[in-house]
Amino acid sequence: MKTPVRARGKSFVSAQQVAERAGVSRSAVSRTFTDGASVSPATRKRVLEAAEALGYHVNHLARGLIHDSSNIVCVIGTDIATPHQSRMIDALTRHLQAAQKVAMLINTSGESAAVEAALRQALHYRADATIVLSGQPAASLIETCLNNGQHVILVNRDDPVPGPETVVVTNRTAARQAFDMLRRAGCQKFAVVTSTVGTASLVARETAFLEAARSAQFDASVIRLGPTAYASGAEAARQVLVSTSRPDGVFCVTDLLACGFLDVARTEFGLVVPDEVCVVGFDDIEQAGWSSYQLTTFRQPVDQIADHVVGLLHHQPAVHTIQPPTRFSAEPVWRKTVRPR
Amino acid sequence: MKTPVRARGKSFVSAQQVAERAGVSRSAVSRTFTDGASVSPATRKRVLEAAEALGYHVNHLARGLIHDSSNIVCVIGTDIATPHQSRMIDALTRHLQAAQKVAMLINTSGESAAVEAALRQALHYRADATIVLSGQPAASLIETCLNNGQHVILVNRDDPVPGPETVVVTNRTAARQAFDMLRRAGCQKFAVVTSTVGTASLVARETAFLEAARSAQFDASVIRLGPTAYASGAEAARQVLVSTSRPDGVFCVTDLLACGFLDVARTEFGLVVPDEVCVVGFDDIEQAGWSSYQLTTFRQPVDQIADHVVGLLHHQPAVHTIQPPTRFSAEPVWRKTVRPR
DNA sequence: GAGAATCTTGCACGCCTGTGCAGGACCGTC
DNA sequence: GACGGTCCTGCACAGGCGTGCAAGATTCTC
Repeated sequence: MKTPVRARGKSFVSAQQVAERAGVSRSAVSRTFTDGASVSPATRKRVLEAAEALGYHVNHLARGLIHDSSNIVCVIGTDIATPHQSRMIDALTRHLQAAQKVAMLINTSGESAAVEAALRQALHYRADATIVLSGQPAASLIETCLNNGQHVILVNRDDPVPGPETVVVTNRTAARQAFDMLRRAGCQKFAVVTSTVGTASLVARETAFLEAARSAQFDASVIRLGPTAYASGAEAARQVLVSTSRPDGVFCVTDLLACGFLDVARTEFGLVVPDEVCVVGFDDIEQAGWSSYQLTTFRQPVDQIADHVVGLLHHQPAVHTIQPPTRFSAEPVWRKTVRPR
Repeated sequence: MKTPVRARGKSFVSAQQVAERAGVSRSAVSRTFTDGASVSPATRKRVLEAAEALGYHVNHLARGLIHDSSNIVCVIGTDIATPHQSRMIDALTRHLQAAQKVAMLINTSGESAAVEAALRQALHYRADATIVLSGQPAASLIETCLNNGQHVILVNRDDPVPGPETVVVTNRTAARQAFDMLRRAGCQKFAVVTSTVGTASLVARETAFLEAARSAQFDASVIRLGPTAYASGAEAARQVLVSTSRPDGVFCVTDLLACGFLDVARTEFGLVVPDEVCVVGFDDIEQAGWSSYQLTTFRQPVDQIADHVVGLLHHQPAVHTIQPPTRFSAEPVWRKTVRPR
């Protein structure tokens, strides 16, 4: 007796069963579902009817076993519940789906051992590519992907290793522009609010702002606290606004920090924005546009980035070459937390 | 010699190659990576060394071809950039990873044809289960999953079809409680703000609130506008607050709506909350706790839900039975948009 | 030291698909 | 009617893996 172990009743249908029902060979079934294969209209019709009746779908696991492409793309992200990250994931998954790919999402926020296991897990599915969203996933994870021959795409990171392609936003230009905006608004005392998370983008924004201030003969202080979150921005405001010589021009490297900073400045210190203190953020998350904030900030072209990243999947990159990053410009969005000049 | 030979950029390393290098049969390699298989310590060691040197990992595609379990779980969500949804996905992916599963994320926000294609795509990977997050994915999608013998888990939905398991939050109880809170705060004229999206949860909250009002001999109006978003809440406020007999007790079926409503009430109408108008939300998104809002709302126990859902994956459900939903209670979070009694 | 018991190991098959190859059916032409 | 050409179709193999089975190796028992 050759009957498969279909006893559990609800197992999946295979091409073999469709072939038997349609009275053709399994090859005919396979060709019916393969683009450009040669099948006569008559058999094609019979196969399709049998497939429909049995509820057959080709098994992508087996198909991926043969082709070198599994159509799976691995997306690695930290803090994925954050407004900016979730918007990025939203855009990415939409574009991936439009390109007939499917996203495996790896959340690197958890315990690092579990993360490593999950990544390993995903890699073993022979993903076509791995997209690493900004954040602090250790460089060793990227190394792992590269060693497995993965096509790696880095977003808003700055790892000068050969292999991966990189997409970044013009952090430094924007940060310099942020200083100019504050300077022209008449600010005299500057501060940059950032977190203890040393992400490449965040560091770039911080240092570029400081350099701009220095080269304009101004001093600027740095407040570096906790994670890149609302609470850190709030705490930063509490620490820096008590001083008698408080800053009047503040650059928060993230909108989330800026929201926290603004709330404390207004609620706990009764400051009027932008009259007494000007604030510039970064990312242009949805909340920046809410009327409680009306935050002047820089927009990350999330949709364009996602589109470009997915486009990158088509051509295999040259290995062992340091790829120059593709840059997308972060444009200022003028709202109401900086005085117009 | 420690350099991975993957440099050729060719295909992945197979168990065959490891076997040759280790001087054993392919079976020995397979058994080395299979729990509970019988391998002598000596050969196991040689296999592991060869695997390490070659950078070998078992191919989960092939493994999933044999076992009936692929360890892939399909997560379907709408509006995944939303604070509540993204937090749900964050929790789910973390718990899935801890359970050695990996998440395939399907974004159903896009064009419906593309969505159908993406879901079909994911199904073909023989996912162990499909988790449907609240939203309006058509019931036909769920039908498709069920027909394919999928283990379907519905979160905050209310489809009375046999097969799927369901997890919900106590929407009706919470909505009644919301009415009580507003009533005890002395409100006289009630309104519920909702969207044109007829999600089961949203409808349940709305109707339960209206019933509670009616049975207490109060009238309550309904403002139903656009998508479930900040802008809709804002627009609702604009429409309802112009009237001379404006409501003073408002239940927004979502925190996002509540934030929009609050901002317009304060900014455009100069109303003082909670003195002139009380507002209750639902979800307890992060922004509800920000000092600009301090929104009184109901907390969805996201982490508990995720934990329970992942636990559900272990036992195969009885098919063709309508499963009674598992209920998680949404507890009130008192902040400052409702007067204390 | 012989036989029994246990542990290892390789062989071969199966999972589900795509595809080169060769043979067969069919058509048109002379 | 023969023949060359085109179009289908089935066979058989490949792809990477898990596993039952039986043979070989090792250990144990008396």
